[in-house]
Amino acid sequence: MYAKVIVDVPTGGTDRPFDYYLPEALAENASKGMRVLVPFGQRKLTGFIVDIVSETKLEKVKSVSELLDLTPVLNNELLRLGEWLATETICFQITAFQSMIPAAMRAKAMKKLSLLSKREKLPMNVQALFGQADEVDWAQVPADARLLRDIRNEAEQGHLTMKYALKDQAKHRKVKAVVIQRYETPPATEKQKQALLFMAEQYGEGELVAIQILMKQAAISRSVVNTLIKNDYLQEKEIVIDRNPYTDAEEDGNEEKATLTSDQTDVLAKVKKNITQSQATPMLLHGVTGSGKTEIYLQAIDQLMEAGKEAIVLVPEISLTPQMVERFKKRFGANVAVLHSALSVGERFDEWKKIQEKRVQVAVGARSAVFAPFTNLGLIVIDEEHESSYKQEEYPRYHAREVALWRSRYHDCPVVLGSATPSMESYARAAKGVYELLSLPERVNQKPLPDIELVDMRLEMREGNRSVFSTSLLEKLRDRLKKGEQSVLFLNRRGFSTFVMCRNCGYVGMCPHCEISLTYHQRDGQLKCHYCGHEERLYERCPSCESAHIRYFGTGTQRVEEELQQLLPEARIIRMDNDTTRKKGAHERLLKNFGAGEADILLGTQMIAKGLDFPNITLAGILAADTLLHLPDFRAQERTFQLLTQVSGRAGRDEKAGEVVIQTYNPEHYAIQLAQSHDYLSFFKKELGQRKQAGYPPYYYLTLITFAHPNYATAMKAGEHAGRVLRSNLGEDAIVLGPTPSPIARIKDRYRCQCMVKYKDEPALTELLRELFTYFQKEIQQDQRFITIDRHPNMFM
DNA sequence: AGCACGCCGACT
DNA sequence: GTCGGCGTGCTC
Repeated sequence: MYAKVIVDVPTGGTDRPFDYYLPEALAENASKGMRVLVPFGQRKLTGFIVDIVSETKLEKVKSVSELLDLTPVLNNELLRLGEWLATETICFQITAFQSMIPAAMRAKAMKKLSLLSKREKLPMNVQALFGQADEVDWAQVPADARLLRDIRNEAEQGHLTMKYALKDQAKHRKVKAVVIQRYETPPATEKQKQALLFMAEQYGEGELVAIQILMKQAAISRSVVNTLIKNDYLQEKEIVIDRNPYTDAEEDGNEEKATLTSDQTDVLAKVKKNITQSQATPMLLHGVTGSGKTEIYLQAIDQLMEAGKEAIVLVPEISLTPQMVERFKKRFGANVAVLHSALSVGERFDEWKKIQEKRVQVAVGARSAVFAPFTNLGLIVIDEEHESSYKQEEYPRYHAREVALWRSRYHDCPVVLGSATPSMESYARAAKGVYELLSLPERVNQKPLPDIELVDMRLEMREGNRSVFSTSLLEKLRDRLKKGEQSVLFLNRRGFSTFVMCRNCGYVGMCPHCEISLTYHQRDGQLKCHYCGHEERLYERCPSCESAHIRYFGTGTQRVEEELQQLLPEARIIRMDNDTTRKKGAHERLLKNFGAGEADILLGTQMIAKGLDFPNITLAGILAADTLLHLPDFRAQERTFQLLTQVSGRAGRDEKAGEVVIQTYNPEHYAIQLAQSHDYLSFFKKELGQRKQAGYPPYYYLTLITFAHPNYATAMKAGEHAGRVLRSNLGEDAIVLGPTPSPIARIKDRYRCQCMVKYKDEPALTELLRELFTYFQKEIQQDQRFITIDRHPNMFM
């Protein structure tokens, strides 16, 4: 038998299966979708078996060295999905496969140089390399020509050899556990007796108990256990356990179902119908904030689980706060796997294993959870479907929504796209009848949506208020403090970060390698580039005019916190941003503290915009509503509307009515006006007109091709070539723009230019893009991609 | 991606 | 003459 293997070399020349002989011993256990170790040239590489065949056209083939899995990591469905993904997103097969499995399984073969004979026989320089060790990591061997030649000589004489080991990615977590060894003679002390008795009663003979757990349950200290081990009452062993990242979540799985409103009941019935009838129908669930979308997901999943089916629930990365996860854990207990980026590599592996081994029926997670290896899917939910984090911004540049739709067709199961502010694309599809439209126009608590006040910051400024806070917002914050109610303050930092400017000549600190202003980091007094990491010290005098009037601009959360604390000295403030949530678990802890009423005001960035559900919040404030509005992005209006609506939704979710203050310099802008009146439909119609006029989605599909090169002319020339090819091969309707310099015209000393394709129906485009990709792929410069193709880009940077 | 092969300039 | 620079092309 022969295995067709996709090897782990992401280049154009190797983006196809290679044939390997499967020795009988391996053939028995080998199957499609397993990872293998194969010889490739002079090296050994990992790869995926994509097929097993009985013949090969090749005269001589090498043999598969090793199987790396007992069961396939990619089943037939996922193998096919991977092929589709590579085709659609114009990436290499291996890249697609790797992105579908947890990082812990992306094993790389590691080369080690190993000693075969006495070290004294080796030349001095090679001996020095080994020191006292018998093996050295090949990556540690210096690239010294002389040394490399000597090593090769020694290898030819059989004194040295190359060994290949798989890099251990800390797959399983092991903990110390104990088992009863003897019980007859009672131990010396009372504590020990207690502990042993507890072991015997709770666990009996031969059963392993993790020491941590025993200590907690029997309320004994580690030293008692140690003594028992020392005196042979207990035997110490190691067991493999799942890491449990959500130790705080109550996992009883007994939370009561909520009573549904009649709107909810209707929607649920439609979802259930599509599940039971195995209809691959996409449904768009448009429900206002607080309308109880999650409860519908929960009840629909509850039913399909009883029928033995499985469900995937996707949530945006940043909102993957415990609140959503906790609700699933509370309802379904240990039947849920959680996959997101805040977990360690090992934790993610454990959660993935639970799915693969069919120990759970529900996966809740961010974008990549859409690849959860379920085999009997009954439903895929994408919550907050408009969120941009569902699009992956590196290869493979896929959108989780499109992958979900593919899988739904494969499994004949529905997809539910939920949002209070659906994306233009999705709502347009629903309006056309491509998606089934479901709506929840009212909040479950029957309360109206909160009142929104627009504050014109230009007037504030004219009236002499130079603070970040308007008089009205400050007034309302004081009022909440007095009443003991809570407030959230939202500050959007995007496009508004702290940069340094000279007030005398207008000089702005720029990165010398990228066409972008440097960001000021107060913590270490450094100016940093967010794209290449370049750092420099904050200058005391302007490098251009030598004036001392140089200062940083922009409003960081830290500065806002300081100002707020000065204005309201008695307020207890929790700040949530990248700085304060970097540590593992910090995000959860801060939210928990806020929920427990340990603070009056929650001040934060993007991450507090959604999913936050605390009954005592009665005021939401948006400090600068228009920072998003002026980004060079055709989705700027949509993003602004979505954000304002989401943040507004945080207030008044329970009994007490909520209030919202939006501070803006453009109070007359339609995105802000319509957010104020909670009028999604009018916004959709207005924005749709704009998109039609400008030729953007949902009227046109987009594909962005970016070229990056140290030489500006080379990048432009490539762009011109691509433009010519596209123009001459695409239909009349297609519009090819560019090449033009990218919005960020230089990153890491490489000039960037782009071509944009706008099209409606171009079946040949995918193939054409692949050809361009292959053509330009050869010209890889400095380990960096020369050409980047983004189907359906989110950003044009 | 590596790694070998191969074809040219500068040196023990 | 040899060593070593890096352009080119292949890896089942």
